[in-house]
Amino acid sequence: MASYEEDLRYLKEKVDYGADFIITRLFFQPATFIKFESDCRSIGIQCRIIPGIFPIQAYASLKNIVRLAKLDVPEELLACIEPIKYNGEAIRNFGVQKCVDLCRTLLDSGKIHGLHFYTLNREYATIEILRKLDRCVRPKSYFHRTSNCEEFPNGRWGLSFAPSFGALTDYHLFYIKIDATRDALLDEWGHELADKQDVRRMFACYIADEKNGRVKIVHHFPWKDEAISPETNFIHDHLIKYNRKGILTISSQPAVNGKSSTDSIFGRSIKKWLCLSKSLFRIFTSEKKIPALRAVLKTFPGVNYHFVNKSGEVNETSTEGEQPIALIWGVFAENMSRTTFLNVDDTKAGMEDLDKEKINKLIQDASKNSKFFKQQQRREEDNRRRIEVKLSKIKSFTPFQIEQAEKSVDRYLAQLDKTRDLSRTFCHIDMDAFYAAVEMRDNPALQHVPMAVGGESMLSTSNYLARQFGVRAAMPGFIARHLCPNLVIVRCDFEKYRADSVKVIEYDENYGSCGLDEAFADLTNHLQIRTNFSEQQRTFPKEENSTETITFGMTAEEVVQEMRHRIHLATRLTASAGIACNMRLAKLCSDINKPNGQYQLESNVEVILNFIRNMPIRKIKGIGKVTALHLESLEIQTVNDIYLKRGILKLIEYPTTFDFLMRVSNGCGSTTIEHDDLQKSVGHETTFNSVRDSSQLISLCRDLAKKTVDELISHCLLCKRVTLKIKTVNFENLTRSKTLSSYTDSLNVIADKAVALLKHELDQDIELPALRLMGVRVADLKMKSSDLPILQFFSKKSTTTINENVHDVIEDIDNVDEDEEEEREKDENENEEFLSMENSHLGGCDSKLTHQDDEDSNSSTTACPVCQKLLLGDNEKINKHIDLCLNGEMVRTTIKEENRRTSPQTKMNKRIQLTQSKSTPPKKRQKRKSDATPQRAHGIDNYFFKTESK
DNA sequence: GCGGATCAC
DNA sequence: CATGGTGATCCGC
Repeated sequence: MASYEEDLRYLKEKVDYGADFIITRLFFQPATFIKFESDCRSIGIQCRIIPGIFPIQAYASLKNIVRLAKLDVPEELLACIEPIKYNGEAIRNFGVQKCVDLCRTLLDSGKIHGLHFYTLNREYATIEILRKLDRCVRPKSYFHRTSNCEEFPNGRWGLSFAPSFGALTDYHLFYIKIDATRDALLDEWGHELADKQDVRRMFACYIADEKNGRVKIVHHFPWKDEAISPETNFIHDHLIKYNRKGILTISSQPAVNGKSSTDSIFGRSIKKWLCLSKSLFRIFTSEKKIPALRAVLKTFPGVNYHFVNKSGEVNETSTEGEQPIALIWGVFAENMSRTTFLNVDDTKAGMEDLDKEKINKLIQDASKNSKFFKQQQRREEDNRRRIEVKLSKIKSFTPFQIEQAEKSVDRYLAQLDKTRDLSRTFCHIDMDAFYAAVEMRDNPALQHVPMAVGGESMLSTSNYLARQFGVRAAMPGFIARHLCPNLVIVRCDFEKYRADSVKVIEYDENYGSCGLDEAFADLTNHLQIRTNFSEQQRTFPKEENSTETITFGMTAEEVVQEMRHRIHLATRLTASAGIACNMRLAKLCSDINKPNGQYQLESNVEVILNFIRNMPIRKIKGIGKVTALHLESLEIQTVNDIYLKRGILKLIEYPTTFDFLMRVSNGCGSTTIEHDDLQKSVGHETTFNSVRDSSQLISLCRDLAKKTVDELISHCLLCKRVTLKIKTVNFENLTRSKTLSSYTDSLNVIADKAVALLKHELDQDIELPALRLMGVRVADLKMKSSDLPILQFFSKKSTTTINENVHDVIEDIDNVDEDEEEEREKDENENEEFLSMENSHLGGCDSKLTHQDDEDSNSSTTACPVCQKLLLGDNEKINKHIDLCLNGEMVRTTIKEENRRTSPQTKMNKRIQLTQSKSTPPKKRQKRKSDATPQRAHGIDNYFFKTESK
């Protein structure tokens, strides 16, 4: 055989003879093509060179092709494929993913202007690949693209509201590629397919285009990801009838007796021929129905049938042996053509994309009636009832009432609009598949196997190979193994991950992180300072230990690129990021070009509103599975729907929830990074195999108390409240807590109290089922005062002093734009006015302050602990905690004042804490609730109160 | 103050 | 066979 060099020479000759372009053979690695391309160029070939792309679609065809083409398959590719060679679906998904990566690399190289696909007459994979490639250049479709990348999928596994049929729908969503998000599909198909009737109704709805008993029309179907073809209209009524009776049709065609092939409904070609087809139904039904079906069908000699079940035990046809049956055929002038056959052997017809065995397995799993599922069912019932109540409440409102409500909401929104702050630049950084990425980096062998991080009972995350099998975060390990028997599960090692956790202190010393893999930073200051940066300060090695360098510019976009680059330099891990004017938006943005990408949202009201308009509500931090379900029962699916339903929401939601929703719909979000100075509780809990024995439980309780107290002491904290948490084997949760007479860190006191709570439950309820979980938690925490000699400054300056002086301070220090500020101040004052009315029932800062003052005359406690943090950071970062009881302006200015005097002290305090708390970082975590959870009953109700009371 | 529910990660 | 741990918030009572 000719050598590579010879081949190239011949190729050059062909081109010289006039070839217009070159299409390459198939290849597996981008480098192969890149080298070929550059070799061609180097010998003077100038025509277009188009890479020939071969999507791996099946193990057998790969083997064949490779043999015929005398190709070498890269080892690592084989290593991936071998374990899954009998899993057709997995191979196809893997092939698509590989190909997408290959194409993306080639396209990114800038050396090609097109792709040539070897489809081998199977369009599925190619279409899928093109769709995915298209996604990566069009932000529009990011919902779907990111659905594979999400670290935590929408909805916790454990909260799935899909009881008996649930697992089936869940797994479908992983296995079958449908261009809709998982939650959107659950909406259509029902979060609660409770019984056979529900299933039948869903099938019928798909055909009938009717409402699914809920709010949406079923327009996707696992077996057919496209609209029903118009020809179905001819048998539409029959199909609905069948499905309602439990004959579930998955594909069908009407009889056609000689329509033109160009017919807009029945035609299949632009060439002229006559199209004929037999009527056909493919159905799912119960085996029990077979005798009846058989009896009926026998009376129609013109009808052929084929019954088959999963195992193949049932395999019955109306024809003798394996006789093919023509289903569609065309008549050309000269001949018959285009005939497809329903082959007796072909159990896959119309189901190429289904892994039947797996799904059957899943149906089995789903019907297993585990205690867990039963509990889910109970919860679901509960929620359904609550939704019913809500809906009937809505019915009781008159249109006039709703209209009125809308009007007042509009006034509020106008108000809210004025508080919009577009001046800052936030970024949200999110590490891609963080734990899995760390493990793969540290053990490269894991890169080529499906792998997940976590334990047998719960996975934290998975690598992309495992995701091909549907293995993802928040899935129990044992279920993941069902999906992917070769899955490698690596145990979590949080200490290790901590070393690689996101730190962006150089860009914002006040940055906040939530978890190890996420961080928010306010880049506003950095962007200003950066204008003075020398080029050298903005220059970094291109790669680790490389002499090549890369320099980043001044824009936010480039700063974030620099951050991600430096994260990669430091950890060899990739991160995604979002840039926007507030944290809520930044977080949403970081999801858009994930993985390893970033997205900046322009700080422009119109752009922002446009951006959030179509955001599914479930994407919003703070809207979980249940809230989403409730909102969806009000026909709210997207952020824009929130706005549309504002009147009703105002009437039925809690003020805080309502306010939160309005902020979301308005694109508002927090522009201050909050830090919890002091944790509010510490505790430990553990799950175990069913235990009923009292003494065993009590000893466990003591262990947990010990662990908790150890932690308490290590952080120099005292507590005043002990909470016991238990979960029965039926997954029923119970918490019992007791407030102690005084603050303590005594193990005896705390453990005894926990045990007492436990004993009380055991004694009180003889019937109490065995337990599967126990936890001990302590709350109402306070620093041991001896360890906290600082911070007197603030509690001395108690709220009264501040209140009196506030206006002086404002006028003194704040030199902002007059007009706007005046307006703003007025609003804020109005808000405060009504806020004060609310404070009593909100249990806001006021009450806490008094409480603590009473409690501790020493005044060494953090009277308003938030301020401690604020002193370190940007003056404008107001903690909402204080915001609840104090007017925003006032806090800002007061803190400005205090900052000058006491900043060094607080820093020292921080250091003391650091040294005191073991090797682990101080218990100084960012508030979980972040910006998405409302902190106070903001304007809205107060505002309404005002307007209505006048 | 307490207990249940919800949420994030 | 089998569905996590930690910490927080909000609401009703």
